[in-house]
Amino acid sequence: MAHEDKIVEYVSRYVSLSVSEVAQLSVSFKEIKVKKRQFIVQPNFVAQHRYYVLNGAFRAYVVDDNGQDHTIAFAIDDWWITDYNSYILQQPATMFVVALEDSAVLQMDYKSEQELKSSNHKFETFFRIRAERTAAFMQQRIISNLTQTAEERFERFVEKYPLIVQRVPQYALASYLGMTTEFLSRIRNKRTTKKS
Amino acid sequence: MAHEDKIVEYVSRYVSLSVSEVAQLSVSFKEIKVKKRQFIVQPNFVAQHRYYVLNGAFRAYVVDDNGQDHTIAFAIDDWWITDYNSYILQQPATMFVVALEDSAVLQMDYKSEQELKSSNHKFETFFRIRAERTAAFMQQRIISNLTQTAEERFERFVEKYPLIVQRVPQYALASYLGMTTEFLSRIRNKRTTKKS
DNA sequence: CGAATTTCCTAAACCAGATCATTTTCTATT
DNA sequence: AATAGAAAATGATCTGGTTTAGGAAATTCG
Repeated sequence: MAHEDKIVEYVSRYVSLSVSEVAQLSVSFKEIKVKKRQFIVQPNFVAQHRYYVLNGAFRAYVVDDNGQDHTIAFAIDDWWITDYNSYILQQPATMFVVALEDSAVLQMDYKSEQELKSSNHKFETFFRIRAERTAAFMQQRIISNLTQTAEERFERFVEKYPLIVQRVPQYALASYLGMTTEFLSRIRNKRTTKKS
Repeated sequence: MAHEDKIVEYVSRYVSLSVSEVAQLSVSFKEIKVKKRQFIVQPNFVAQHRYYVLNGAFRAYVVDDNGQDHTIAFAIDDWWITDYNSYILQQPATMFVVALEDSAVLQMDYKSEQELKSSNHKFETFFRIRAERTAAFMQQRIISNLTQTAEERFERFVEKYPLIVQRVPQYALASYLGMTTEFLSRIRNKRTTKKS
């Protein structure tokens, strides 16, 4: 499948597109190569794009007053990423989004997205569903953070996203799950010794 | 302002409505009175409605395996509430939603919402914006939980939502902020003695 | 290749916040 | 205004997870 078509396939999971709509969608995205450690979003700049990951891995994080970073989101193949607050509300970003591997993404810019949504009810529907799913996903994470212990959060994450666990550095996963890398190391160690 | 018109005013903040659209919107909502301690969403039943609060106060919470409850959301006048995951994905709810006071709400049911959205691009836009704001709000909460101490979370909450602090019981606020009611009590006490 | 830099792991002291137990204050209802 | 029940406060103790510090392994890059 050509790269430009992956996004068509993605959107088609939610709304069925005519030939002309497919064309309109395709031209709204631009393929970009991103090198490992390169930033695609930085604090204090308004996030102008949202990104659909063709292949690679990304991490979005904030740095707190004590200089510690906290991972807000991951994205690998077929996921989306940006500083959501910044992009949606067109406010200065508070997050970094960085490539964890050499990657390829499709870049959608804010204006094109607005045009897509206002020109065609179907695209509006697509982005509405995306936003709903995003909210539902985030609510699950809030519940998980409130109700589960560090160990349970890790176990659940491994079950749900084994591919991500394999691909991201441990310090990034620890800070996503709201614990230190030392503690995650302890959990992992306990688990593997238990099994043997 | 008549109760049925409050929702028109609300939706009009995001999209401008014609006379016929106003009519269509109004009939999609039903006004309901809810007594204090009455539940409007319960676990294992699919949430059939979302609720716009005309006046009153609500609390959404989950009960974990140890029997402890965790507040997921509050809603007072002019806010929305339901079990979002259940309503959006039409899956069995995991949350309770209960009235903290005698209240009045406008009830939107799932089917009517779908019809509204598919019949008219404007309503689709409205719900898309709602979902985006919800996601942005939740992301802020995730960041706050990851980066701030219990005390900082409380201080921030007081600044942002002073009206809610005054209206909800302390144990509910503590469980929303991810701490015990005892600990919140200590924080509050420390604060007031510091000031005098 | 080999040096430098990241990443990962271990261990022990330490602390923010939880738990437990009891008392005090608030709120409803009769 | 009396009684009961729920909510909030307070003190004592405990613990899950952090901090600090160090070393081992893996990646990166000249």
